[in-house]
Amino acid sequence: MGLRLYNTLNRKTEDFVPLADPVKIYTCGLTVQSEPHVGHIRAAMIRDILMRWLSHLGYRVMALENFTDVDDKIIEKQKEQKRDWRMIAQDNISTYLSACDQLNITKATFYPRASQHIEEIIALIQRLVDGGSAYEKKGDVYFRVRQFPDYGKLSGKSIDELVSGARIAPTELKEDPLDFALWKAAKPGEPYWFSPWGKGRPGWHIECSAMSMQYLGETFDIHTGGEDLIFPHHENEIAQSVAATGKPFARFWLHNGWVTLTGEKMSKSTGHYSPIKEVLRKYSANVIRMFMLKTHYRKQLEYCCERLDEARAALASIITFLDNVTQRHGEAKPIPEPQMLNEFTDAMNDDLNTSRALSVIYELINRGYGVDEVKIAASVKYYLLLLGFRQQVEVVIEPYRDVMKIVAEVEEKLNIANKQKLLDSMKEWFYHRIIGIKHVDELYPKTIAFLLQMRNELRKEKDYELADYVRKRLLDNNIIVDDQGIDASTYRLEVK
RNA sequence: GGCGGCAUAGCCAAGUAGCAAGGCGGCGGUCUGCAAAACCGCUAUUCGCCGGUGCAAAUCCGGCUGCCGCCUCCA
Repeated sequence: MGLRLYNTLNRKTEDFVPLADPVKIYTCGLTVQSEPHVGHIRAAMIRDILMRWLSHLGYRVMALENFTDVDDKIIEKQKEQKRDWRMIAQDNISTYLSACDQLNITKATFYPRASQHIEEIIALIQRLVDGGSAYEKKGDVYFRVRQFPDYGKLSGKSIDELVSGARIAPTELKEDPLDFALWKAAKPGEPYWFSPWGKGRPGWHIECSAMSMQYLGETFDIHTGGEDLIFPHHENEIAQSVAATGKPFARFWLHNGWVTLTGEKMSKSTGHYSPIKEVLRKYSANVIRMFMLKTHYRKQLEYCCERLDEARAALASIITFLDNVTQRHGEAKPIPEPQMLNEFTDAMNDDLNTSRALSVIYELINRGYGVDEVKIAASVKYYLLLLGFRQQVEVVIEPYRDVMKIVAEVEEKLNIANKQKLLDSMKEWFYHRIIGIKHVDELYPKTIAFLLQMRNELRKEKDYELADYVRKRLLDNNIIVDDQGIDASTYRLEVK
């Protein structure tokens, strides 16, 4: 069984078969009027998982993620902050891209910006005007919603319901209150571009149609984004695209559930959100990834420290297993073990069920200790990489200085205590072992291993005070010591 | 008001008809100088409530309750 994806278009899980090679994906990215938060990252994470899994299945992937960098809100910000809208946009885009980078989120093939595609946008609007789907009024251009028969299909709304909702801002310029703006005439002081309808700027929605058509063609495979975009944004995208081309637009619509904070949806307009920048200060990329993948992407996800701490604990048990196996048998290459590969694959093929996929990893570990642990570690590593976790190799050089300091401290204490034999072995280690080290990366684990060996000598001599001191000092540097008997102590890095 | 989603153990979370995955936490044990890790065992006779269909329901149908959201800018 191949990949199946839940398609919002008909509320069913369907077999995914791409139109052609490569698979073409469009993700609705940010409107960049304010800083990116955890909710935005979740949407990016879904694109990442989708891209990784498609690649794993052997597809080539072309993915676009847009930035809507000119709209009403950002113009408001410009007025408020007295800063050029382009600067505001660039700041938020930089923050977002650097967070994605830290989080090991696969880069989209291209990140098009609305403001850099005005020509294409104008051409598309012109096409709609020429075809009778849109009309100009005093420099604005509106889309005729009632002329599009399938309007509401994606969001499950009927035009009549929308009218009775009556929350739509009435504008005397619109022929019908349901019509939406494709182009907005510029007011004094606002950014503008020249168009057949005068000075103005694009409305929200049209940029996504124009840019996706430009790079992916008039029909493409998958469109992703947050659930909150279904209406009106994605509904409008479909209407204006299909009205212009007469062809189907995106074939699959994937929508992720939102991230909540104290039970309520994160939203930048209400200020009820956690900026990703802050979250990254407290938790590592792998922990944040674990937090997100533990829940299926279509479900609501509550953001709070307890959830993040739990994700950290869940991740730590996997990492500890891998560390233990590595220290017993050496570094294992990530190779899938056929036994559980089917289960993992089934889970991922079932609408990217990462929660189930993770449980496969735990089941492997549970059966892994003792028997076949090398094979199982190799397999676990393989799955972690598929899910986008970073290898633990990202050990920083920074703690290494302190490790050397600890060696010096121990030396001094041994000196005071008159432990000549241990001092000698210490010196020997330095003069002989250390010279054999070819790379600084080796120095770090080898020095720790030496400290553990030294500590075990102390334990044999029942000098628990100094032995505990070594353990304590290593812990200060996030290195946890596990005694597996008097001669076999291992260490692991505390998961942050 | 209209439309939609969700409700599974202390917490998180899979499961959409055939004996209720997994994680976190907790408890007991083995190991141990201590600690930790690891291992073993236990931790939902029941899936928000009430009815219905079926040999069989967490899963399908109807009703109710609660929470969240969309209908206005939103990932």
